[in-house]
Amino acid sequence: MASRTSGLGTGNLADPFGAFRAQCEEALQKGYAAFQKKSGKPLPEVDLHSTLESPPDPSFGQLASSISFELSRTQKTNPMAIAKDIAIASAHLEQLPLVASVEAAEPGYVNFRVNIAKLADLTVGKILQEGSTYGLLKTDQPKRVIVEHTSANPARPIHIATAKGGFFGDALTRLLMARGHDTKARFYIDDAGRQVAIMAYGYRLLGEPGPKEKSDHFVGKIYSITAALVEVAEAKKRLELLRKTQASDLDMIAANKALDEWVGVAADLQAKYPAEFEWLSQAVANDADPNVSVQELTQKYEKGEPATRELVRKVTQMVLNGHEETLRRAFIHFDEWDWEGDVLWSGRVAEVLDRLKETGFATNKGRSWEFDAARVVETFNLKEKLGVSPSFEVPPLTLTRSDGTTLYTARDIAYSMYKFEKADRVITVIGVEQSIAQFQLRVALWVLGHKKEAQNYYHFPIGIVSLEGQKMSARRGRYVTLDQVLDEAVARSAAEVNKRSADLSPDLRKRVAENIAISAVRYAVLSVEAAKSTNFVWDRALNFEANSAPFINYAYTRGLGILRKLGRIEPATRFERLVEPVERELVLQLAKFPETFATAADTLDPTQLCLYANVLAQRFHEFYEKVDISHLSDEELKRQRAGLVVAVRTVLLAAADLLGLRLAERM
RNA sequence: GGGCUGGUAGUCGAGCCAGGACCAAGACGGCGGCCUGCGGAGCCGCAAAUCGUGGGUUCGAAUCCCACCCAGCCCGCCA
Repeated sequence: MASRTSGLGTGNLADPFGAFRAQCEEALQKGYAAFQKKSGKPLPEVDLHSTLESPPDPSFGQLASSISFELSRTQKTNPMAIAKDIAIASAHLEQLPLVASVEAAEPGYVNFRVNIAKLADLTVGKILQEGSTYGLLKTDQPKRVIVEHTSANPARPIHIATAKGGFFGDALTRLLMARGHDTKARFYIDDAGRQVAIMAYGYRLLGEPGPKEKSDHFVGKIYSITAALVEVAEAKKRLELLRKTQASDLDMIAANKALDEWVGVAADLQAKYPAEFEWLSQAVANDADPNVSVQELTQKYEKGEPATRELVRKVTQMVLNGHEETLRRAFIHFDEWDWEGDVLWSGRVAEVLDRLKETGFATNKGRSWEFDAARVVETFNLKEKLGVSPSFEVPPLTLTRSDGTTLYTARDIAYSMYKFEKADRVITVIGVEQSIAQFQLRVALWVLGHKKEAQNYYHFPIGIVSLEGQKMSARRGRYVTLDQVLDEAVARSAAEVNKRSADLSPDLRKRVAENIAISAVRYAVLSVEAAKSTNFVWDRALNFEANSAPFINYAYTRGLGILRKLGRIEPATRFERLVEPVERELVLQLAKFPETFATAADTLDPTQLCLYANVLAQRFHEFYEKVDISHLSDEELKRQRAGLVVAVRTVLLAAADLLGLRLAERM
């Protein structure tokens, strides 16, 4: 096998397009050297690699250099003349078999045409030889990486904004792992926050019932109702206080508005869940001060008081059971689940607080503690060192409440240090709205002496997902759950599958519908840049015509259809006859998989891979329509084309796998 | 008020970081074609874009710089 790929020249042959690129660069190097000699003048060093780009049309070849434009400036010659000189001098291609020709083209490009026969032979041969590992170029700097993502608040079902983080986090994990990094996905359970305390409070008031439906939905309902009732009580209390102290009109108006809003939310919930609402509102009304009760729960839980601990863990675990079920169904995998409570009880948070106080950058404000991040940033010039713009706003970070309990970001500092005990690089996938808190966290790491960690901590921001133009809000009960979306998607794809593939067994049809639907939802999310805000619209999210996942799956299915029809045939060993235009485009796309994969992994950009898979499917559909395979009498060509189909199938599967899509064999 | 992110056809969205053939990918929607040889969730074609606005840098700007406008988000003893 090794001898078969010999004679293809320099470059990494596991990366066919990269090898072609390397050979073009070499040719260009020769051309440039000759041009330098000829001109007699000293010429600047040019980064030849960066002048090579993909031309817009195949008639210009497959790579082109814009070097002549750059040189024309210093040479005072027109670019076309330079391009001609370089092209002629570059055209000694004996050692560069993947380059078919070098030509100058108006207005001054140096165009490189690929030897498609050689490239096809190399690419398809490699893919068939390496199978599912083709293109998964390993990094030469493997790191231990933790991707923390999803980390849905365990007080309600996972909604689609959280799920967006889950899909990206999961794809990043797969990408980095394939790239050769020792990568683990972790879910951070925020069991010590106020939302969970409210949930536990309501759950206890109801007498700690067992779930009557999917457990996260059941408990989430209790949480939403309790939160609304507690907020209404709190808002009323505040309003009264303001009246007594004769506060400004502005404050009164704001307080009134807040009360109105929560009364409205409560009314909605009452209409939706009358029985639970009735019971809880009675119970909350009997409590002299619901907020104090919630506060007590938080305090006791931080201290690890046994009864509270048992209550909170019990109800949180119920929600998590629901989360796990949803995540499993959505193909989102975790290696570890970390409880915030454990971080707290281990003493890590207290230690972080103590050490921050020792630095002198934490000050006592009233009875709470505040971290003066801005002063740290200024003192150590951290904006530059941590890579944010000079104008980036750095407000102070409140670490503890005046009752001594800790706040989320303070606990998160301790947790991030915990993550760094197990990793060289930490990626936290969380909403863009947390940019400031995430930066404050890095500043804290720095001032605590973890400079390298502060630099290797990466916030992967997820853009806002809104619902009919409004931000989703679990507290306000305004959200769409991932379960709802998956159910609806499966229902729609099942209807299609039943219509199109009535011959399949009901069991198989069900599995196919599930794979298509869930892959479609994942693809819809992953194919749009993570940081972009999106408006969730049911019809668009579930429109399979507009979604590329079924399109990609269909290419895969069609490929299998051809191979099934061919039956067992003798495999080809050469692929040099795949030179039709549609074959050339298909081979080129296959040849580009390794570099696409490496870039996607290194730049943390799964979206690029989505686009790649879409284009590959597109090229395959074009190929499918244009050329024959099973009807060929030319047996050798038939075998070579069959090999190409196998190669496409292999790469589609590999790309899908990196994105967490499951391709159905029939659909 | 300040900060962050974004603004590309009717709609959604690549390209921007690493400026080049951009008279700008792809998709939805619109219009018109293609099933008596591999499954039409497909293929082929047409129409549709002041690349938010105005300056600047450059041989060359959707891409870099500056100003402004618009939208979303953040600036909490929530997360």
